[in-house]
Amino acid sequence: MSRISSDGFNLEHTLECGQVFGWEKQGEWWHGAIGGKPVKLRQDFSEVPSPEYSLLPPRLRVSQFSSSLEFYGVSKRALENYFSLDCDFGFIQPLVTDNSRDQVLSKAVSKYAGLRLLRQDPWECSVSFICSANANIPRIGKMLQNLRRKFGEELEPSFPSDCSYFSFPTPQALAKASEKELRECNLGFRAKYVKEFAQSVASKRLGFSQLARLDFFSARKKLIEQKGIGEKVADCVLLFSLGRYEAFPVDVWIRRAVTCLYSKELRQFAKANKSKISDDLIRRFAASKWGAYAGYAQQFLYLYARENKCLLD
DNA sequence: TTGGCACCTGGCCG
DNA sequence: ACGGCCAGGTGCC
Repeated sequence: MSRISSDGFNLEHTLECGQVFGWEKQGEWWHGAIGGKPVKLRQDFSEVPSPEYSLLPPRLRVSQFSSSLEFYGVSKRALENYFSLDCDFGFIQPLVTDNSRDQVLSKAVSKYAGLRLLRQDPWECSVSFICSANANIPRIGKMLQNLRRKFGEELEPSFPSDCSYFSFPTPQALAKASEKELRECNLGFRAKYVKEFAQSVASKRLGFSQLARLDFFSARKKLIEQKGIGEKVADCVLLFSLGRYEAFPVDVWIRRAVTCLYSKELRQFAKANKSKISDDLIRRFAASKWGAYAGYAQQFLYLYARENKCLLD
C-alpha cells in the first residue's frame, strides 16, 4: 500500500469527466491500469484543512478539504505523472478570477474543482476516441473492454483484488487482427479505422514521440491524416495524452454548452469574424477567450453542460 | 469551401 | 410492442 497527499485534486471528477474509459469503480475503489500495470486506488478526504491550505489566500483555496490517495500496484512517481499531480495548477484559478465576467466558467470550475487532465498513453487514447465516433459513453466503454479482453493480456495484480485486469492491446496486436474480429468487439464501422491506425503505429509510419515534438497545428494535421481521426478526435488526443492544453475538442455537448451559455458573445464573435457559427468558429472563440488553457475550460464546460442537460442548440 | 448523408449498435421514448 | 431517434464524428459526395 502507498499513500500520497492529493490536496486540490478530485479523483471522481477526474475519472468521470469522459477523458478516459479504462477505469471501473467498485465501491470506493477504482480499478484500472497505468503503464501496463494493474492499479487500484481510492481518495480519502479529511474534514480538517491541511496547514498549508489555511495559509493560502482565499482565491487559491481550490479544495476545501485536504486529501490523500491510497493506491496499489504502481510507483508514486508513475501515479503522480498519470494524474498530473506534479504540476502547478495555479493557472486554473485565473480562468475564474481573471474572467470575473465569465460567470459560467467560474461556476463550473468551482463545482468541479480538482478535475485534472490526465497524461494517458497516446496510443490507447487515440483508439478510444476513434471508437467514440457516433457512439455513446457506455457503448464506447464496452467496445474498449471487448478489445482488452480479446486482444490484451490478463495482468496479475501485485495486491489482493477480486477484480480482473487486462492490458490495452498493443498496436501490433490490433494491426494483425482482422476487421471481422474487430467487428466482433462491436466496433462496427470503426473496425477498419482502428485496424488501419494500428498498422500506421505498428509500422512506425506514425510515431507519438515525433508527434510530441511538433508544434500544435502540425501535430493536429498529422493526426487528422489518419482515417477515423477528424478534428474532434485529434483534439482529444492532443489534450488528453499529449498535454496540449490549447486543444479544444468540439463535440455535441460543447457545441450546446457554448452556443447556449455564451450565445450573445458568440454571435458577436461570429459577426466580427464574418463567419457562421460552426465548430471551427467555436474553437476560435474558445482560443480567443481561454487561450493556452482552453482545453481545461472545455472539460469543465463539458461536465457542466451534461449535468445541466444543456439541450438548447 | 461547405453541407448533407450513411454508418454499426444499443438504449430510450412514443 | 416496435419503429425512429440519438449517441463525445468522420468520410465522402
